[in-house]
Amino acid sequence: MATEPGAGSGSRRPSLKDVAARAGVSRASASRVLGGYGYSSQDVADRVMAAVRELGYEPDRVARTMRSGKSGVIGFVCADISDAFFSSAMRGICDVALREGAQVIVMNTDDKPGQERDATRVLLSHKVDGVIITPVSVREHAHIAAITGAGVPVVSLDRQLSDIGIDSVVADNEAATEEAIRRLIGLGHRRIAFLGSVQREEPPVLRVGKVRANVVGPSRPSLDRARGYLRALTAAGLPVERELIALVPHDAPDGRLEAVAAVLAAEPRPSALFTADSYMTRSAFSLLSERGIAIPGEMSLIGFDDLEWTTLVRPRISVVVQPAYDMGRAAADQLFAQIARPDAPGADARAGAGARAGAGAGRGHRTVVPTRFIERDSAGAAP
Amino acid sequence: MATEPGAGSGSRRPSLKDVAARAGVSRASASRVLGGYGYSSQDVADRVMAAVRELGYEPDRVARTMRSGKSGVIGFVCADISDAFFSSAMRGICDVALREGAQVIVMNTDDKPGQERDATRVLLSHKVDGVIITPVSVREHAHIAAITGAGVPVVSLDRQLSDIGIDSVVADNEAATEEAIRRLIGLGHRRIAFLGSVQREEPPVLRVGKVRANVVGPSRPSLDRARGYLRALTAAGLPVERELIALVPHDAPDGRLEAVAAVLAAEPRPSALFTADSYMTRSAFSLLSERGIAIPGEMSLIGFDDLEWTTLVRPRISVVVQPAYDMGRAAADQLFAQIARPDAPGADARAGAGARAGAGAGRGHRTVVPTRFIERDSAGAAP
DNA sequence: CCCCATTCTGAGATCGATCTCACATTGGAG
DNA sequence: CTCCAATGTGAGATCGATCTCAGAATGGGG
Repeated sequence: MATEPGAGSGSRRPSLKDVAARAGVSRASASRVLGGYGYSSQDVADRVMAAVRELGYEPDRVARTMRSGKSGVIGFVCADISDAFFSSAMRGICDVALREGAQVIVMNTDDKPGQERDATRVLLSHKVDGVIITPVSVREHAHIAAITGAGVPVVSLDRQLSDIGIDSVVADNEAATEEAIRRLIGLGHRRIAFLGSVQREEPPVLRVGKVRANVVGPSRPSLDRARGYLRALTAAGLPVERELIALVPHDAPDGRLEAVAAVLAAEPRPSALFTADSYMTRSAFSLLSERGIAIPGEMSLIGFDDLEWTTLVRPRISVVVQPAYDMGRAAADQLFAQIARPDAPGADARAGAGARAGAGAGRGHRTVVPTRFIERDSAGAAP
Repeated sequence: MATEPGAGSGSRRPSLKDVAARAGVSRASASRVLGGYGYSSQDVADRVMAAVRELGYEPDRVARTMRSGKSGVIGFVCADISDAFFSSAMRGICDVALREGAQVIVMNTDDKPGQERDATRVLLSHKVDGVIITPVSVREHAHIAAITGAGVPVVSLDRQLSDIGIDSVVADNEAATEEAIRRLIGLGHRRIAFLGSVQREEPPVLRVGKVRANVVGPSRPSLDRARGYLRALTAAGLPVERELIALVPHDAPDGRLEAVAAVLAAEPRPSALFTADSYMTRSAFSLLSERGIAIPGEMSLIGFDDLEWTTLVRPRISVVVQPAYDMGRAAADQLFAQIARPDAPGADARAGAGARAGAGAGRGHRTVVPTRFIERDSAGAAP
């Protein structure tokens, strides 16, 4: 029923003014009826509702944003939306946003600081109600501080920016990796290689003795996973061998196969590989099958991230699963929680904040999402 | 350099009024300097630019939208952004949007008509400059007509809505499938099965004799691929056997394995499988390897969509590649082309449109993106 | 019968950028 | 010296929803 818009009159979207005119009341009265505040007589209410139906009126969100300062839009800033992790997380974010009646603007950074800065600026000028971001850098976060500085809630996803008091949602990368390595050790492996990607800015990890000291502070998945690896080794009293650790820059994809080859060339050759992200898992599996190295007969393999192919290849790959969708949901939940209570953690009260110890959700609430280990066929007993 | 916003004053984002005040000129003058129109003296221009720098002023896009009616935002409505095809397409759309200085709002429909209708309404009320959509239904397109009716450009992606004069970007599904089937026939296969997904609303395909007559009209990838299959068979003079064709509803994922099993149970068993989408390819490969059926020794396989696992499994799967990223780009290019020239193909001049035959880009320009066949190891000679 | 509280209504301001229009200044040509 | 074009500037309107505030009805108690 009702009248589809665009049928009769002069094409323009009907505004509240049109509704008011048709109902024979003032804009204020129409607004009161629709907004459900103040007083309005039954008669006026009926006429307004009728006019709304007849005209197919729908409020203009832009004007509403203008007036209220709230847009009902949030931003998601990630490296690359076509990446499986981010697109799954995005879906989680969208689902929560839908529940909250909000929309999502996506921006890709390709892990370039400049793009990220631009993205935050644009989002701010769109008056977004909040931002979920996977920060390019844990060091340069001036742009991110600028967002909270503008009173806009921020949640960081996958990477952590704890030192500037920003909520974050991360997987328990360190514990998950530690557990995976412990399993390999339990299977009798003594020489276990670690293959991961790393951002250029990250310092070379290592320095075994001080591992525990480094646990606190800015966090990136790759570093945390490396820490878990080191922890497991040292806990088992195994030596950490430099030649069994390869961290290739994330933006040099062809370095990955070389890294795997280099690790395989170590003497004596390791008996197990842990690949700390999906790209590495793929490269490792690829090279191993190309060289005809039997899994898990000659080489065990455990990877991070549960991609669909890990169940299609033979042997099926044992992996640590990171619930990307749930992480997206969690981040969005946290963001909307912040939006709901505008007591602004870290906003303008920043200058003299030092003293307050924060009752419950102090500064920078950190949600750690549990991972799950899926045992399949790629990790076996050491020869 | 410059002053980071939020440092000194009372927290609010600086507006043009603040800039004007600081420069000691009127808002109109400041706007003229920034907008580069009208006259302004060098002195005023300098003072305004200085004020902009000092205040870290950035125009409010919401206010600009309000005034101009153009938001610099486009909408992307798809079934599920976590799907590899859509997230790749999304990336293409984002890249073009970035070039055009626009942003993208994403909405998921899960292929539910209601969600799609809501999504279009929300986007319209956000005053988006255009919409890229993968329509749920080729039959109910009232909402989509409502978008163009509001003067907002629309491009449909992957699925085609030619009858209401909307631009579309699709892969050459029919030709690509026909070629793939022809290859199988060339390898000596006579019994070739077709496995695809289908929307509930789609009529059962078939009716071999009338295939050519059905080519024109609303198009969905699965139907087009089925048509290509039929074409190839009939062109080669091969019979179309009902039991070798399985179309399972897209929303009944567990039906896929059953469908594969059913086709394998046909007597005599087919010697080749063509899987028309990535889900089917996965199910088929999965079942074949589970049953220990040798590929391509006992069964050849060609699939649609180039997922990363198709090169990791043995044998590597030969596939028809659909350039999702490029399709996203193409759709966005087309959308921005429409936005640039507001001569509105199919807008309000719809009532008496019949006569106009359209010079160049008439009504509903259809871009067909070529696919590519990647020959790998899963299709061999028939036994 | 008066007065005040309650209910109801509309004029107008607001958000921020942009644009029109009217009104200054100039300067140079006639 | 006059006049008009070219140049420069600011007041105010506009986009649409919302909210404040002043004021108009109405009704019941004193």
